[in-house]
Amino acid sequence: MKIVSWNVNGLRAIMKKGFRESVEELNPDVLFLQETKMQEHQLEEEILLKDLGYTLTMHSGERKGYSSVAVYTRIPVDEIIKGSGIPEYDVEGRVLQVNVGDYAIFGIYFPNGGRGEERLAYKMKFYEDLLVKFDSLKKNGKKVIVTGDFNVAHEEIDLANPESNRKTSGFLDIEREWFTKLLSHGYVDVYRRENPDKVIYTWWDQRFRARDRNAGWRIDYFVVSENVLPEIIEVEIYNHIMGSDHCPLSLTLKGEQ
DNA sequence: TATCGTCCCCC
DNA sequence: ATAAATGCGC
DNA sequence: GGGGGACGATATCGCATTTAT
Repeated sequence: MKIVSWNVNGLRAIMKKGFRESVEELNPDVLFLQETKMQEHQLEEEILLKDLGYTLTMHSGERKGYSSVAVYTRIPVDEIIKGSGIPEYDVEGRVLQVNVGDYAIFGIYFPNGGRGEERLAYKMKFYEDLLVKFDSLKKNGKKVIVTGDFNVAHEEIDLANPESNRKTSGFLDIEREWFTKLLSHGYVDVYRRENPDKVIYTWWDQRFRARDRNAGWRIDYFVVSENVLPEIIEVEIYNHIMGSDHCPLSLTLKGEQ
């Protein structure tokens, strides 16, 4: 089973920038998208990728053109849950959960904390509440996989300019400390585990042509509970795939499902 | 992200 | 119908 | 008076929406 996560920064926009071909290259069984910036009623046939064998499930925010997540599946799944169950978060369309066998697989667009104290508080509360949710599933014996746009670079190695971003949301101590806490609860940042010293990013600020100079951040992850580790075949970051200000990343597991 | 201006220290 | 202005991203 | 570092504000691009022309 190959799982891919990608913040597409507007699904309708990336549709005109080779999205279909990128999906064919990535060849995912489960494809989580963040920041689709669209609602169900705006769907068109070409977005569905029906002929590639996919079923599309969306969870949109109330506000048009804002946030929103989606998942394409082409394997049988037991259940797809839209939202976290916490209305305060679900009105913004940030969480999808796919249950397959023992797996609980989350595709999440964690909030951005850069527009004022209120949004930072919302982000931190979101972090804490979702960790509680992951823990309760793990406690019940589930294999928990969390992927998506975490909106935090964990360590200095995870962004090009750590010094000048110490006071920028995305590299604040409190945000980084939450990620450390997540790992301390028995979860693993799979890419960093396999590539301890690799300098690689998943997001580049489009305002300053940052991708040209590779002045980026690693803010998209696969974080899994420790009982998933024996099932992992490989984890990849597709730096060359264009169309969004983020690039996609994948996790391949043993077995058909 | 990169470039200003402001502030302040120290010569 | 097209253009300008707004909100958001981190 | 002026060099120079630390620090904060800000203009930048692109997507999608709403409002004006």
